Amino acid sequence: MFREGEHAENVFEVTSGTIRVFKLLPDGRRQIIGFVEAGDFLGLSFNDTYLYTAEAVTTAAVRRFPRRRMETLIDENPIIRRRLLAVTANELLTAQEQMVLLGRKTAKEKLCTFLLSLSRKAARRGLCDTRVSMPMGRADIADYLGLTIETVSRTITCLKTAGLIRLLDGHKIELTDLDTIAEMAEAA
Amino acid sequence: MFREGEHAENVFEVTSGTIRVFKLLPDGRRQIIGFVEAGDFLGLSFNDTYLYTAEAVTTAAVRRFPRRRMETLIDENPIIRRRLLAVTANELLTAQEQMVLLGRKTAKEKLCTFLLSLSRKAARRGLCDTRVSMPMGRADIADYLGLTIETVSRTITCLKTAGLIRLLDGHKIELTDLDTIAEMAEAA
DNA sequence: CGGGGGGTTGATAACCTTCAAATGGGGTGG
DNA sequence: CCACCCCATTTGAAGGTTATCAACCCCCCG
Repeated sequence: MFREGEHAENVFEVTSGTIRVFKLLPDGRRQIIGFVEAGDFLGLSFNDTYLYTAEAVTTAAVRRFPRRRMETLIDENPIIRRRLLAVTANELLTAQEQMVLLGRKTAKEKLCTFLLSLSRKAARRGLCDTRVSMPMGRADIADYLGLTIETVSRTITCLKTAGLIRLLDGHKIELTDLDTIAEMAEAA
Repeated sequence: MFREGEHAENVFEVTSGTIRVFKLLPDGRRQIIGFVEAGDFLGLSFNDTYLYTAEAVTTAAVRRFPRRRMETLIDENPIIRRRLLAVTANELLTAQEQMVLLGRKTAKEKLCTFLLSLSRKAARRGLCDTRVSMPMGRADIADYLGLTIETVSRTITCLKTAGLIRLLDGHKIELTDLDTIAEMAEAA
C-alpha cells in the first residue's frame, strides 16, 4: 500500500481484510506496530511522509481519501474532528500497552495478551469471542510481539497442550479457556 | 502527581524538571512510557481517567489546567487545536519508535538510542548536544528500555570503556563520539 | 511426482536476568 | 572534621529464557 518515508498523499480507510503496519531497522529487523482491520484508518500521519509501511496480510479493500481534502474536512467539521482525536488517543493507548508488552512481558504473557486482544476485537464487532480468526502468519505474530517464529510456534504448542486453545482450519483459533488466558496475559 | 486509573481532572504543563510516566503490571513490573520535560504536556488523555502514572524524577514545577476548560479551549481555538494534534502525533511517532526499540533492539542499541535521544532533546532546547543531563537513575533507564538495572550499568560501562561516553558529576554525561553512538543505535 | 512455503520440533548457544556481594559517594550525627 | 551509614551503582557468577541453526513435516500447487 505505501512505504515508510514516502510522501503521504492519501489517508486510507480499510473496508475489509487485514493490513500490517510496521517499521524496519536498516539490517532488516522488523517491528510490526499493529494490525489494521475493517473500520480502522491508516496513514493519519499529520506529517508529510508516512511514518511506517503498510502491507496487506489478506486480500483487503480500502477507501482512499486525498489528504488535503481530509484536512479541510477536519478543520470544518467538529464531529469528524472529535472522532479523529478519539481515534488517535486510542492508538496512543494501544501503543502504550504494547510498550508494556514488549518491554516487560514473557513470551507466554505476550501470546496470551495477543490472543486476548484478538478476542476483544472480535467481540467489539459482534463476532464470537472464543472462535476468532488469526489471518497473519507466525512471522507476523513474532514481529508484532518481539519474538522469533520459533518461540511463537513453541508457545502456541504449549498453550495447546495446556488445553487453553485449539487450532482450527482456515486460520481460525478456538480460545477454550478465555479466563485463564486473560490471567496469563498479565502474570505468570 | 497522579496515578493510572484516577479520575482525570487536570492537564499539566511541565515548566521545569523531569517527570516519569509509566504503567505497572499487577506483579509490580514497570514500563516507563517516557520522560516528560519542560514545555511538554501531561495528562492529555482524551479520557475520563489517566492512562498512566506520573511521578517527579527531579524536583519539578508544573502548571495545572482544569480539563474542562482545556476542552472548550481546544474546540474554540484552531491554533491550539492544531498544536494539540501536532503534539499528539509526535507522541505517537515516539511511541512507535520505542516499540521498535523494545521489540527488536539489543541492549547496546537500546542504550545508544537512549543517549542519542537525550542529545537530540538537548539540541532542540538549544543546549549542548554532547554534554547532556541524565537526571533519572539506572532503575528508570532500565524500566524505560526494557532491561534490568544491572544490564544498563554493564552496558554503560562498556560504552565508557569503548571511549564513546564519559560520566560527569551532577548526573551529566559527555557523549565523546556521537557519530559512533548514532551508528550503534540502529545496528551492531 | 517434485518443489516450495509455512509451521513444528530439536539441539545448542547467546544474551540478558537473577542473585549476591563489593564499591563509592553523599549526608548525618557525633 | 571525621566516622558511619545508607543508597545507588558497579561488578561477579550462575542460570534461564529466548534466539539461532538445522532438520523435518505437511499441505497445496504445479
